[in-house]
Amino acid sequence: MSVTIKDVAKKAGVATSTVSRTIQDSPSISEKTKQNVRRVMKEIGYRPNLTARGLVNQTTQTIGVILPVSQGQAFQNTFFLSMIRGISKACNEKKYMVSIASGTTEEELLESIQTMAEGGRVDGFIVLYSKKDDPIIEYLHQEKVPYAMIGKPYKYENEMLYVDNDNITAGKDAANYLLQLGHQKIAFIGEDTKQMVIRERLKGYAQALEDAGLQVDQELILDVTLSEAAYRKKMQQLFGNGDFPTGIVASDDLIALNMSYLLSSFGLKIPTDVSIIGFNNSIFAEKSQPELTSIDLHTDSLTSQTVYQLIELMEGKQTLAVKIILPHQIIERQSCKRKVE
Amino acid sequence: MSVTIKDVAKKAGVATSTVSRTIQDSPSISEKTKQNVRRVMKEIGYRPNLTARGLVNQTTQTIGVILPVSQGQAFQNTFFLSMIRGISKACNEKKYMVSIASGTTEEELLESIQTMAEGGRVDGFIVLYSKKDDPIIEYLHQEKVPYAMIGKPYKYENEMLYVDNDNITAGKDAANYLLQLGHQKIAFIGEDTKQMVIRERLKGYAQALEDAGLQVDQELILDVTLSEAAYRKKMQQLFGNGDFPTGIVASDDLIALNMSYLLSSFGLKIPTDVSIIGFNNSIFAEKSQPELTSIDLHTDSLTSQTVYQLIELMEGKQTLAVKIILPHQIIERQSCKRKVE
DNA sequence: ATATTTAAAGCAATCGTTTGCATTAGCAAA
DNA sequence: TTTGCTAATGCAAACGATTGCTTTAAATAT
Repeated sequence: MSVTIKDVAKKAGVATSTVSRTIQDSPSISEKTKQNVRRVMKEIGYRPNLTARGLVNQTTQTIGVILPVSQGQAFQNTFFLSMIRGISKACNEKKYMVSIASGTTEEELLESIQTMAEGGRVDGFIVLYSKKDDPIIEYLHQEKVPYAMIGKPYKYENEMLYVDNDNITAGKDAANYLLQLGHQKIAFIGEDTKQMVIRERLKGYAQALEDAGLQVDQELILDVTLSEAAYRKKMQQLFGNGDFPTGIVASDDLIALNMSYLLSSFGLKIPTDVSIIGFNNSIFAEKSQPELTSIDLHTDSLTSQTVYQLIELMEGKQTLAVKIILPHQIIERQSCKRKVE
Repeated sequence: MSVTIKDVAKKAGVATSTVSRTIQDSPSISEKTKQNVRRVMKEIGYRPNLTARGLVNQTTQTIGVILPVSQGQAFQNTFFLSMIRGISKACNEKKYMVSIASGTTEEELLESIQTMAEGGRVDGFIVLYSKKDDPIIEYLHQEKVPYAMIGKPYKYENEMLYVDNDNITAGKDAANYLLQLGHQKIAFIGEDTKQMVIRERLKGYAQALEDAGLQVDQELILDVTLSEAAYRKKMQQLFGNGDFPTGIVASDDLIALNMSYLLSSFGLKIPTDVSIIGFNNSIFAEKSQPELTSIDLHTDSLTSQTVYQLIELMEGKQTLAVKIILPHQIIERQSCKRKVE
């Protein structure tokens, strides 16, 4: 088989405990012995067996990432993959590993989470979505499995760890930015207005309009997950005639980008005819033409903070239900312009 | 802490070995005893500790998924996430778990793969990309770690397990389809022509043109990963005047979709002015307007086949270096039309 | 009734680590 | 020299399962 701690011990002429202690750089082993042991380890290519270590330590150094049961929805993709990537990165740094939990049905997902948790395969979980009456959250909470959420919890808000942006204010800021540029008729385009994030941004958008003494017009709110046909129809209604919105708050850069393509098919140009602002300050925002004004949400910190905090929690160093709200920031580029009367 | 096999044994009044054997439904335990033990297990909520089991079995029932070191590239996203989802699904079914291996640099990725493999955290890997002179592949191969690739290997093609489509033929078929509809000036739009998949589709496209006695014009080949500015300029060149291509082979449905938006900004309509065919037969293809003709690559089978084969390999039931080439199929919808002279 | 076979269950070693406690060696103090 | 410390190492018992082998008990054959 592979080389074990015993092989190292034998070759170095010491006990396995000594090897184990030099791995941990324990002060009770003399520097001379340590060096010798380290040399042997390198020589015969030893790597500790994490399973064995996990068995005695009752810890696995791995974090489970919970994806929502797949709904085949379009633009979420970008989000989840970048979350996985970010979590992965932060975990690497902390010498943790990451496992994926997903399922076709909710029951399947729960079952798989239970095996992972109670089977001792992970030390804790990061939940990448938020929904009402979620049995998964219920389970994690009841069983006191360490977990963190990226996003805003529906329940247990004051009893759990989560990392999020202030999406209401972010939405408000986006709308205000356009208002302040003189736009009055401002549309909101969201990927899936059932999602918590989008709802919050929408809420902020509505607040900003109200605060400015404007009426919130449901006709100006579009849900991209409508069937393509319905969506096109609404687009036609909105932009097919002279009285079109001159400002758009798009819930995501990709949506904004798509809008800009769509608008050109109506003969409208950005920012000359329409100003548009997106969220995420993604790579698309910088690279598109014209460059897109976008709200930076520090998504990198979203993942890294979550990982760090969760690790604290799992290692018992931290038992408080911290919530971390990351700041946002408008990155001004070329897609918004003062309205000319 | 949590309930172990000993607790079950004690409560049921049997030895741990008996409990272990009833879990495995061994015939050497009487039905009566088994039922009693099962009752107790349920009663006290026992779940086997996978770490302990892994230690004795020298197996972990988990598959590592290797993502490429992130290049921040756009449209790949869709692909990787759907692969992760698919693998996850197939693994669930087979009672396997999935771990993610990723890294910021190649060294980091390799290191993390080594800890996973030699630390006994995974039984094997699925590699989600293919590149030249890849140290990761080199490592897996030298160390005889079980692995499979989704896509076409650069090296060891005859010594390893991989699952792929015949992308050359697929590309050829796409182009032929347009040729056969009477189109002569056909463009190829790819996400990143350095990728193996895209290169193969491009190759097929070129072959089809040559077979039809047409010259392959480099001006008609576009790489979406060009800087936005350069890309727009090329688009302008291609579609900004009367002599535009009337057929487009797009390396992905999303690309095709974007093209269709872009074309409308040039006042061109699909399929009236331009016919377009995509790859993947994704949800976008069905939902877009007009519905998109696309080549179905059976991506679900791509992941499930890979998982099944890899499991066979890991469990030692299969030692041959199988390669599985999945068929493809043109799904005709509304985005292509016979050219009118 | 005794010997033989077989079915069912238990014993104890094992997987590769970690860690509390015991042991040893080396040296200074008495 | 003997005693007492301390620093450095080793011993062996965990961790929670699995499994080869032994034992027990029951059933069958003689």
